[in-house]
Amino acid sequence: MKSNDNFFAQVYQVVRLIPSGKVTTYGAIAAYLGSKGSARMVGWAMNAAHGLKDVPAHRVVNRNGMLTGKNHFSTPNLMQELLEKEGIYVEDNTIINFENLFWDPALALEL
DNA sequence: ACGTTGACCCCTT
DNA sequence: TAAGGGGCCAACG
Repeated sequence: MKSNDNFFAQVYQVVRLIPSGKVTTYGAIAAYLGSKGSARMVGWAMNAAHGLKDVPAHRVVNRNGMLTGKNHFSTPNLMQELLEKEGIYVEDNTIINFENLFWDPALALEL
C-alpha cells in the first residue's frame, strides 16, 4: 500500500530512470510530479532515498547545476567523485556543461 | 497539536 | 551584480 510513500516513490522512480552520465534537477522532478513549487520536497525525499542504492541522488542537483546536497553524502567529496566517474565533470561544486547533461523526466518519459 | 527546519525556486530591492 | 525575503509541502522535536 504505501499510500503515504506515493510522492517519495515517484521521486525514487524518476531518479532511478536517470541514465548514466546525465543529471536532473529537483524542480524538474517536482514539476513532473505536479508539485512545481515543492522542489524542497524532492530534496526531502532524496534524504530518505539516500539509504537506497537504487536511487542515484548524486545525479540530482539544483537548477543551478550546483551540488547542493553533496554535504549529505557519506563524504562531501563522494558526490563529485561519482559524477566524474560517470563522465560528468564538476568544478566548484557545479556541473560543467550542465545544460547539455541535463536530463528532463518529462522529456524522457514523454508524457 | 504547534513550531521549526529543509539536498529549492522565484521575485523584488 | 549582489543580497534578501516569501512560498511550497512534509517530517521532526
